[in-house]
Parts: sequence; C-alpha cells; structure tokens
Amino acid sequence: MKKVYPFKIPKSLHESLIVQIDRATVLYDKLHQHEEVQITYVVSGNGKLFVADSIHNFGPGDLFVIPSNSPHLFQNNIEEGIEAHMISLFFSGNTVVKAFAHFPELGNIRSFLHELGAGMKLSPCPENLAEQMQEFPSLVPFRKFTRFLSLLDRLTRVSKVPLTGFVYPKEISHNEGQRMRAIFEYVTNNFQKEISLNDIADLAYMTPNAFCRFFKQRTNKTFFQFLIELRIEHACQLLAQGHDVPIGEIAYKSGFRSISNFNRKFKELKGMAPSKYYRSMEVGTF
DNA sequence: GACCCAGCAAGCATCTGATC
DNA sequence: GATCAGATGCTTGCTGGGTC
Repeated sequence: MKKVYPFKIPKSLHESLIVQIDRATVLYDKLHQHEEVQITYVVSGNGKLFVADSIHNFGPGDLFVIPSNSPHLFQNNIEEGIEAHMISLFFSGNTVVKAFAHFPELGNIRSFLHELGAGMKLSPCPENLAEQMQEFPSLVPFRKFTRFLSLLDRLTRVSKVPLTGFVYPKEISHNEGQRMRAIFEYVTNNFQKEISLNDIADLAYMTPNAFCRFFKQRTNKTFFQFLIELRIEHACQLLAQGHDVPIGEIAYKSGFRSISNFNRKFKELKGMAPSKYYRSMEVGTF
C-alpha cells in the first residue's frame, strides 16, 4: 500500500499565507489532513468533497472552509471530463489567533477561527467573496495579507452551513490513515455496486465487528450510514443533471437495489422525496 | 396505465456491550 | 483487536393510494 498522510503544505520562511491554484481533471486523490486551515473557492468542475464524517457535492461558485487537521478529499467528477479549477488559501489558524490576540478590533475573526471546528460551506459563495478569492493569485504579499483580513472579516458575517457534525480531536496515526484511505478509496470507486461488511472489513484486515468499531470511533457514524450518504449525494447529482431519468434508474445507478429503500433514505437525508427534489432543482429553488 | 411514495412485516445483517 | 450473544435496525418484497 502506498504511503500518504499527513500532508504538509509547502511554505517558505517569508510567507504566512499560501495561495494555491489547482487546475486538473484528476485532483490530488488521497484522503489527507494538514495543520493549516484551508479556504477553497471552486471556479469550475464538480464532484464530491469528503470531510471527516461528511460528504458534500461541490460545483462552480462554492466556497469551503476546512478546519485544521480535518481529513478531507476533493474528488472531481472525471466522467464529465470537465477540468476542476480551484483557488485555495492555506494558513495556520493557531498562528493567526495568537497574532491577533493583542488587537481587540480583530476579536470577531479570532472567535470565528476559534469556533471553526466543523468547517463551513457557502453554496453559492456571495459574489464579492468570489471576486476576492479570484484576485488572490495576482496580489503582492502585502495586498494579499490585507485582502486576507478583509476576507476573514466577511466570512464572520455571512450565514454558514457547517460541513460536519464531528470534530476530529487529533491527528490520525499513519497506520489508521492508510486503513481509512483504503476504505474511502474502495467505497468511492465501488459505491454503485453491492458492498458487504465482510468485503470492507477484509480490506482493512479486520473482522467485521472490529471494523464496525474502528469506523464508528473515527467517523462518528456507522459504515453503512456513510455509504448511504455517499449514494444519496450521487443520486442528487444525477437528479440535478435533469434529463428525465426515471427515479428507479437513478436509485439503481446510485447503488440501491430497492426503490422503496432509496425513497426512504433520500427523504431521511434530504427531507423530501426524490421527485420533489428534482422539481425543486428545475425551478431553481436551491 | 405508469410512476412515485409510504406503510407494513419478516428475515437477516449489523451494532454494541461485556469480556478476554 | 477478537469473540460472543443479544439488541437493534436495515433491507426487501408486497400492497395500496395519489398524481399525472
């Protein structure tokens, strides 16, 4: 098995803020974590973002704030062949909180970073924030820093959607990381097929019972809860694409073998039936 | 008539607590 | 991390009602 995390953001001695542009059809495809807080704006591309115990669809105009040491992975939708274009900022949350400690004027930003635990999503991101993110790569260091302050200030005032209900308490060990990565990789590549607990436990070199415990301890949800969420997110993507595909076919393509079970799970997670979700996408209420 | 959705019951897979 | 037993809850298949 290949070696992966923990990830280290390359940073020079003269920079506290890293701006990174990613342009690729296949993004960095390993579940990873790093000490730096990550703010990512999606210019183009779409796919799935895995953060800790949660899965989110991403698309153009979305902005994500991923907290320190939160395991995550952006997976671009290769089937559509659209290149993903993302602009990301990385910075040490602890350093910023400490540096701002003596400036009462920055109290709101300090509290914001302190309470960032679950991360956040802005979908779609307000236009002024989107413009700010796209300007970052062309700014000189000083302007980059002042713009960064302004960005954080704006983020404290927008309405946010938390990314996850589970805050990772610590860094994952290397062995645990390899296991979790193998599990995520297998599931994301095979969720449309039937996956048994035995299959996935074998993959982790564990008994089914030990695997259930291992997975729950590290994600705060059962393996099948995770799998169902992944399948429902995929179904949402298919529904959002329109094309008048029957609900039954979408259920099948998302890995469900029974429409009634698909309907039930969909409603549990999205609060509405699949057909209602499809209609709401058509009239643009999302 | 076709499709979608929800309710129900049975069987089975999965989860959990206790213990080693 | 493994084993065991009991509890829990998930899946499946069937049915009937609603909507277009």
